[in-house]
Amino acid sequence: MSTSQEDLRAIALSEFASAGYAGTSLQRIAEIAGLSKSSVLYHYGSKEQLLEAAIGPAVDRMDEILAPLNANGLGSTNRRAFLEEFVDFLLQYRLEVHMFINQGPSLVDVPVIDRANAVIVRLADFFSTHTSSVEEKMRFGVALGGAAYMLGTAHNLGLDAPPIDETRAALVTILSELLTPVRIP
Amino acid sequence: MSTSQEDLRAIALSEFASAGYAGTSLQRIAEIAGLSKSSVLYHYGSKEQLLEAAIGPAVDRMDEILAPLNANGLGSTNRRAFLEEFVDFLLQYRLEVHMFINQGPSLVDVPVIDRANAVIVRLADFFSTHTSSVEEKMRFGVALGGAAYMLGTAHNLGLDAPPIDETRAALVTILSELLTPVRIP
DNA sequence: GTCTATACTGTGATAGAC
DNA sequence: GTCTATCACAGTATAGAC
Repeated sequence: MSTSQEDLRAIALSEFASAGYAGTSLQRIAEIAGLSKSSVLYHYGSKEQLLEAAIGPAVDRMDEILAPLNANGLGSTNRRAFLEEFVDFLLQYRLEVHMFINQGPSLVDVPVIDRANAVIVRLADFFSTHTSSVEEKMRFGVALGGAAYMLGTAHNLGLDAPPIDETRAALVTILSELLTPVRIP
Repeated sequence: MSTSQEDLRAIALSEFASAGYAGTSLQRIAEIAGLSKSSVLYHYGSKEQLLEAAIGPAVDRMDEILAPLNANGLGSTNRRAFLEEFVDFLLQYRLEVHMFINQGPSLVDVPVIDRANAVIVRLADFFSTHTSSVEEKMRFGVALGGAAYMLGTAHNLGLDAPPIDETRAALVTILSELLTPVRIP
């Protein structure tokens, strides 16, 4: 009774993030959900729609976070406050971010991936201007890719689910250090 | 004539890194090489053997780099010199590293992936001891995952192939900052 | 809403001619 | 060393019964 769409969405997200989109079959998702492939396709008409449902909410949320920044101009917002908001976003949508960062380039032509790419560009613009040096752009990339890696595969490095507060604090410290504009000596 | 095994290895590595191992078919590799699937399977008996050939050399090289460290103990080597050697490794094997970091968790039970995981653990031991704090372990993860992300998808962030020297210098600076043991204030 | 049955395509892999 | 032909199977997706 009532296998909810949300259950399927969560299963798909988890499998897509760990085994990859191409590496995850509808059959496997169906097995985990205790359904047949056909029943899965009843709720989501195609595998691609399942992907869209899996990461769409994260893109929407990131859009919300970025909206006020664009309206006010980049300099007027407190960088620290924004960074903490961003870290909270990363923690809440860790699987979605991990999946997009790791597999985004291989999922071109999927609409939701294009939206996500556009969001990332706006985020990059906030942290580094168009005239930024190579190092500054690399700092942003390392911060984003590094955070996504840690949040998706922490168990690989002898780190099993540390307390959320500690993870959050460490992430704020590390990203703050990485993303602070280059200091003039 | 004489499509060399090395050509096939390079094509496979490039495709595995960009489209993912599961997302890359032997058919596609064969097309790029101008061969039939069967000819590809003549040189490498299976898709998995192609994967092993693609990333094996990188694992071997990292093994070489780590060997003297384990013999001498962790503290006796100059961290800065090791960091530069590591960055050079990352630059030389960028696709292999990117592929392993991104897809390693989804490729369990492949022997070469197990070897790579073991190497990563030894590397982590060098940079952070068993008693390291959560933040220190996260620093290592962010550095590794971040570097792998940048080196595999630089074009995504408005960074098209900056001069290699500049990339190297920026990477040394950023990783050095991330991996320096926590300072006592 | 869930199922079985089915269609169609693509995949990794083998056999054997050249 | 390369090919065509073929295989067995898994993949996504659809049709239609319940």
